[in-house]
Amino acid sequence: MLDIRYVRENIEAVSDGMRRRQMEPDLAPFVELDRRRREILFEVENKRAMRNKASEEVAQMKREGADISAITRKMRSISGEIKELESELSLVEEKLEEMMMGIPNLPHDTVPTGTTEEENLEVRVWGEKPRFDFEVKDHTTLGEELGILDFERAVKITGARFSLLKGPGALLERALINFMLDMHTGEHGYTEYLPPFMANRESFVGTGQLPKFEEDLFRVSDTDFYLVPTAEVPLTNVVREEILREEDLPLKMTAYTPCFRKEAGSYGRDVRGMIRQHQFNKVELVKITSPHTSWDELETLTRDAEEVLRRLGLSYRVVSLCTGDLGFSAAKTYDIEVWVPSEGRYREISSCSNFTDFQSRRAKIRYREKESKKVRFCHTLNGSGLAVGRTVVAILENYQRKDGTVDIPEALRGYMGGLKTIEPAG
RNA sequence: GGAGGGGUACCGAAGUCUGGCCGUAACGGGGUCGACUCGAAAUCGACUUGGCGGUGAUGAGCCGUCACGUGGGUUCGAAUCCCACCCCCUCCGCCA
Repeated sequence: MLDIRYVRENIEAVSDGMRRRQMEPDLAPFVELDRRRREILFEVENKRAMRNKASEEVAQMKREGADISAITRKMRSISGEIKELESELSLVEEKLEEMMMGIPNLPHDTVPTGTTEEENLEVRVWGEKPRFDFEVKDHTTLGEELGILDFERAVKITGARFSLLKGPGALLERALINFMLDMHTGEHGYTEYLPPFMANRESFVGTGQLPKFEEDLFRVSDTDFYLVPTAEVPLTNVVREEILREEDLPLKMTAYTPCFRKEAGSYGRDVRGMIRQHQFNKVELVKITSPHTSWDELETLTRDAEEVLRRLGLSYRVVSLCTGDLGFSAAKTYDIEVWVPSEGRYREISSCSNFTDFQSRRAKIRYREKESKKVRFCHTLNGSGLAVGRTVVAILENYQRKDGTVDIPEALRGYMGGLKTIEPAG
């Protein structure tokens, strides 16, 4: 959510930002509602002041044993008026809130303007794409032939868009989780969390998934809980409604969680394999920073995520999302895309964003400035570090050999009991 | 699942029965600043919640208003009375 005062005084800048995102802004209703709100507020507060004063008088008169019937009769009608104004006020505020919730974050100046992912800006490329002197197999074929991936049985157990890992496949997934967590906690200074995999409505509103994107979420029936689509939700909400000390910032948190997404509206896309699943594992990075450092922190957070791919020797590139591809709550996002040989293209494996004060205003995450003692909103950032399932995909495909076996990247072998190669189960 | 107790500031806690100088809010602790001290401890003193609106320069300050778990209701007036919901704790039952 943007600052309502900022919107009030910068209608044009907000409209420009929305236009850059290919939206058609119409803020006239906002201006009118905002004006109306302050008008009612003025009136209702004046009447409340009268009531408060009268209330004191009545108490005084009663102590003196005076007759209070005249004043109470008058106050009865004032109270009625207050009640009417209050109900109108809450109606106006509800609509205003709804409108504010519908305004996306303003894209940062450095975000390229564009409509589709075609216009994302390539920032850097790392590593050599592997060259194969044989026909490459995709991860689905490789995994099934090696007996480590079983989609048929996953369908039997649950349904489409679920996967079943087995033997060295399951071990690979688990090794990656540990590898990533160890790197981020041991080398990059993040604190590890193991949060709940469900969160309540307030948490989802805090990070912006609700109310707008309910159709993407799995809701646990008979409860107010939703399955987390990313650890961003529980991690960012760790400090919801808290006032932090400036000297404690930035907070750097990491967590492994499974992620649950309905993937509504992606029917027919990536139906084969484990690229797009209803449940996948992810190690997430979250930072809570002061506004002064968040842009630097976005750069280092992205580097922290990239480092995982470098150690694994997987070729990737970093793109800066254009305004048309930028998420609702983000001011700027870098996607890290890993090379997928069977598709001959890069595929998103991490998304690193600065949400500035957009989430923290919704979630009331604030800090007290050391000098001025003023309370201000933090900036929140997050990024995948990395999506584990897609990392498995990348390893299987990039490290495949002609005979269908797959080498384990050296950095990972210590996490897999020294295993160097995945071979077909005998 | 059953029974009981509770939710007030940074923490603890009084106030609720009997509605009104009880809301920045008693009392205790913590924190910050200052005094004393070579320094520290002890002691003494002062200050320590946020939201919204107005004014002002988007500063300081000032004025008003809201918030005693949440939402309603009663009343001239609600932390206090009534209703609904949420959460926490203890005991019993069940349980990895």
